[in-house]
Amino acid sequence: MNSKRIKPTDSECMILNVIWEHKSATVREVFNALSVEHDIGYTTVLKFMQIMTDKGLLERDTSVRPQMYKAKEPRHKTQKTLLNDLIDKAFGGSPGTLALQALSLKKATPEDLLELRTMLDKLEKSS
Amino acid sequence: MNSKRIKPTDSECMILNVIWEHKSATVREVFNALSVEHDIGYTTVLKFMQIMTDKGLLERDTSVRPQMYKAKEPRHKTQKTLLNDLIDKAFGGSPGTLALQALSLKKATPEDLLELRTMLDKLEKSS
DNA sequence: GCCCAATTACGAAATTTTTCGTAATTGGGC
DNA sequence: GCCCAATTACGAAAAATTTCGTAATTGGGC
Repeated sequence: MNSKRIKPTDSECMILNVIWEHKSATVREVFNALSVEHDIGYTTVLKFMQIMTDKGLLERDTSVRPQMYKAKEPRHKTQKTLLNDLIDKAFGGSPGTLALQALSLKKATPEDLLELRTMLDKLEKSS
Repeated sequence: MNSKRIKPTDSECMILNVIWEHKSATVREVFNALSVEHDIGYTTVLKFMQIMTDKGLLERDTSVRPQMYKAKEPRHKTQKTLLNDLIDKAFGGSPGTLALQALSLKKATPEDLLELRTMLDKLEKSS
């Protein structure tokens, strides 16, 4: 079994977001994207990406220059990892409670609600 | 404005869970609850709870002995803090996407689904 | 082939989190 | 009032995360 998927830290998520968006990216691309909002140095980003590669969060292609990095796992899988973690950590293992609270956060769009209803229909039919 | 609510770390959540369950608890109660599953020392738990008190995650009553600790924020508020954080961190700010994925984790009970549907009805009516 | 700017590697400091040993304090029982 | 076991305080080490300066490498242009 895929025993232990690694949970990225907050900073690592920040970097992953950029890379998922770009499909794959160089250090400079990630740095450019992040430095708009964050006060962070180029080598800091580089170091993060190197560490993340060691951890198995990223993969890099050293055959090109500058080196290209891409995420080892697709976004939705990492999201699932983080969700499962949060569900266990703070919602007593109940995804329903989490979903419920997420909605009451009142930032969900009508489209979200519709999609959710469809999902609900599907789930109830299959039970 | 409740400007910056503090996000507990994973270990802190572990402790908060016990305290929420008990309404309020002593260090020994928390330790007893945790040591069943975790290999952790008494003074480690104590130190955590002291630090958490400093951070404002817990409040303690020093007038009794042993001292009683309780959570500064109710469970659902902390859950909301953690959810908002995760939504921003990994779901591009969309609670709907998060809720959807949480459900597809296929651990949601029929009761969860029913409750969710009710919530959905309520939300759609008010929009 | 050499030089330069960009990229990458290395190492280490600063911070935060996690852990616990040991010392000090406390309150109840004798 | 004194002693003891339990509780609490203190300090510090260990581990993980975050940060970046500086050195080494690289590849393209001249």
